[in-house]
Amino acid sequence: MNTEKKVRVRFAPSPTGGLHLGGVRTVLFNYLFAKHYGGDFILRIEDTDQTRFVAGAEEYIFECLKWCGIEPDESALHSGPYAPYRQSERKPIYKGYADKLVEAGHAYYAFDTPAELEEMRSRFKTDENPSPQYNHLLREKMRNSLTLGNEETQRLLAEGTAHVIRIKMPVDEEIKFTDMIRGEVSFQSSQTDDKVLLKADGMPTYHLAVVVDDYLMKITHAFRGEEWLPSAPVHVLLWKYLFGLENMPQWAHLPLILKPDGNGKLNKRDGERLGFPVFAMNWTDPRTNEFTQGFREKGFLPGAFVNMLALLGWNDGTGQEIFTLNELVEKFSMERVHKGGAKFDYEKAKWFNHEWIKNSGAEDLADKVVAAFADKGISVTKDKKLEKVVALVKERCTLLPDFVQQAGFFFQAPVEPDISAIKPKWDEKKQLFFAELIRTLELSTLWEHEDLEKSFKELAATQQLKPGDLMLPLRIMLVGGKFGPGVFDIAAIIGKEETIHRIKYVLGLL
RNA sequence: GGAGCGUUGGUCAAGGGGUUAAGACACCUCCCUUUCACGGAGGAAUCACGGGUUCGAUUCCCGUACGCUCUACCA
Repeated sequence: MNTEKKVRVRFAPSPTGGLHLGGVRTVLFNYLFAKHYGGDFILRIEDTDQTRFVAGAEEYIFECLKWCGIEPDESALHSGPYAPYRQSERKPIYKGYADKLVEAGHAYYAFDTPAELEEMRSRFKTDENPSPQYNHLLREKMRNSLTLGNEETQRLLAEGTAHVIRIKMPVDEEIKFTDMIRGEVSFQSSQTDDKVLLKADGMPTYHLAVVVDDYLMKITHAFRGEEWLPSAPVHVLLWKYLFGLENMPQWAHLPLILKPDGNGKLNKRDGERLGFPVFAMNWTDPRTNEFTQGFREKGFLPGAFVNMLALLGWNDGTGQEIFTLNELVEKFSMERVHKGGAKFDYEKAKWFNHEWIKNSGAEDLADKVVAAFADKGISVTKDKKLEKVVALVKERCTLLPDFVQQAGFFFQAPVEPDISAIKPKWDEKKQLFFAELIRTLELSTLWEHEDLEKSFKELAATQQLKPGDLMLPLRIMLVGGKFGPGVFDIAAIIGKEETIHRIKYVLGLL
């Protein structure tokens, strides 16, 4: 690794929609790596495809990072010494580099229209070669500065004929580089096509832009998904031609996050189909109104989300699974990232959140619980009572909205208590017991859970009833169902008046 | 079709020449708990296959199979 230079990494999303798991994990690994080495994390918006502009997508990305607790050191919002950080605003920069490549003979002008390209593909398509490439063989048959000659090329250029600039891939050259995760990777230049570098609209393609910007922004380590591996030789060549291989960042191609069932990259349809979020936060596509669920709104804690993502393809080798962001920064290393893709397991994701909820203090959880109630139209205030309740039920909550179910009865009497759970075994003796219990409670001045349990059991003993047969009815009266913390804890918190009220109410239904 | 990358229990995975092949999730059984959870104890792998190298291969090498990714003037 290049230790003399300050580590600088970048996440370079294309703002075309919501950020999914894989994207967030790429951000995370970038961030963890940079911070581990005390380096900078840059967010660069790759919006060179003007036809794919989606309103709100960029803001969404920033909000996701914020929610995850990941703050870029430089970005379109934070600015910095290498601004602008939006490629569309850097448009004038790229052409010069493309021209330079043409002059050096490493790239050429191509005048083929989209229709001509399509025609070429269908003409050369065979069973053996289902997708013909614009490569060192086919470029001889196309309309470009290689086949047209200098005079004709100049004439077309002067006339303003639409054209692109393509890289001229060497005919037979081995291109290799060392990937931080995979080790040495090599390619034959003849296997890669002459990728377009500069589009007809003057915008660079990803291939040119990524190399130019990584150079200009002094990026030292470049991490991206494994799907980029096949085009890596183009980038390596561009580095060689433009800025020197010795200045090229270290690459790491991250393993993919796969569908839980079957195979293939996880996508938002899988989430919809299998019932779990795939995006970090809710996202509605402004063009289609298509809605995709997010982890945040589903009730995940950002720490849990980040923790879960980090462990998808990485581990510290000790068996530890719960990490805070700071711990991850401290422990992370690219060498311990897995090579193979990982199937996403929503059950495990929920386990992480459950662990995080259990480990969180009631005070820290309170605001989020208030919000979860508010989402269901129930207003609760953040006070000592709420904190007690949260502490009592948090181990039963996997997702934030679970608090509404698990703690709702502390604030609202059960609307439809599950009478059927006790009715079959209900009898006169029990009826009498509870009537007497009400009288006892009304007289009681002590209201701690121990006091309540004691008087309850004493009363049961005097009536020669087993406390066990009476606990469930009491629970149904106070909670409404067969769940929740200890009944006397509940009675202690909801108070005398409410406890008596609920007992009376259910007694009336039996 | 081609190229590249990958392959340890259902899933995430540790380990990387000699191990009883960790741990976690999920699942099942039991314990704890007069509810539900939490917690605890158990339960599953001839390390894709075939050849090498080696005294010995899950671990190294070569094949094969399978899977994935890419194969756009998208990223």
